[in-house]
Amino acid sequence: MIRASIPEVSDSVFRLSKITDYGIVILAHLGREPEIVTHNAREVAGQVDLPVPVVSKVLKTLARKGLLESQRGAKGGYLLARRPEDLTVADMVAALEGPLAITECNVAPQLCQHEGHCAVKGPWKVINDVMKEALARVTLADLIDPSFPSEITPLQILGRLPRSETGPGVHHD
Amino acid sequence: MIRASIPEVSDSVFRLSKITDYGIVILAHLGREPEIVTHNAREVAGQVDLPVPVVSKVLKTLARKGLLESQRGAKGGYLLARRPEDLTVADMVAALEGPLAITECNVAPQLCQHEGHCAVKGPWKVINDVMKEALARVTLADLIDPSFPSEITPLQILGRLPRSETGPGVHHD
DNA sequence: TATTTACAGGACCGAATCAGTCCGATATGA
DNA sequence: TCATATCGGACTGATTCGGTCCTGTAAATA
Repeated sequence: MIRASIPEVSDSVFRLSKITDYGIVILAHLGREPEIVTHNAREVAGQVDLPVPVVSKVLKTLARKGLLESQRGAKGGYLLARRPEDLTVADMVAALEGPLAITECNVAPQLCQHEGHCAVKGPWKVINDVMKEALARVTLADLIDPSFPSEITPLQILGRLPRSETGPGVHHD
Repeated sequence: MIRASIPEVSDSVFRLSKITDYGIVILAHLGREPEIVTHNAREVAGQVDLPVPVVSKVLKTLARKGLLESQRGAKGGYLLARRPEDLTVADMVAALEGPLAITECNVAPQLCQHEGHCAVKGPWKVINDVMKEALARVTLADLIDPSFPSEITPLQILGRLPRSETGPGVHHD
């Protein structure tokens, strides 16, 4: 049987890894229930309908990067390290997947052998910054706000006041 | 010997594939020399300092997607199918790498099993659209313009007049 | 018409990356 | 002391990426 042209997920660009995708859903869950002191992996897994080991891995990463605080031992678990308004999508993506860099030369200087005579380096930096900016202006509070507009123009996002560059207490390693 | 923390290219997000990266550099080269009727793969490879088979592959893809016109046979080669002002970065990326979709549910409906009860679907669509928009407002003409600003605020890009949605004569297959 | 040049399309393969699981160690509460 | 949970990382099968190569076809030239 021939599968008619179902779009392949793989050939799309700028796709987040599943881990990142899960991570953001998980953060949204935690943000939506602030009254619970700590959430353990099993409980979260049940809520977001994902296997426990996967959720556990994501939670560990988020804790190591400083987006969550963790409590070990019996009755332990995780909770948000900041208020939802202070946690941007850019922070989440950076924690789970590394820095935003659409080309090699945006990861670090000297990485691309063509950098010296590359004619389009400047424009790429601009585009890279636009994307960073877009992600930095949407917060966890927006993600869990049911009134967050489902139809919005880019200018409405980009026109917001910028958030502080990387937020407080980000743990880079 | 321990390699001190050199950033790994692999753990960065939203990175374009090398093919796409090459493709855009190649398009910039073609756009910069409009007087030449057709460019063949060997010549282009020499100019952008890349292996001929790689350049050939990229050129073929761009021609198939309608961004380039091709001339077969001796004295054959490629040339831009549109004016640089009418070719957006969004077009280039879409041709070389597929549609822009940061999550599965932005590729096509029904692909993600959690779509029905996903609480953050709406915001992702918004973010996705912002990125698309950013890429759609930079053209090949900008890439080859030496005066294209190297420091610019996102609003300066997003504040531009929008280009026509996908441009004329795009060939989707 | 023969020959050469160059594109068209796709097969192919090794390397790298991804997604998910699992394990031993450690910390905490009862 | 035992049960519960996080911590850190190893491990593996599946997928994707990057790059090469091969066969076929079209055009120009002699």
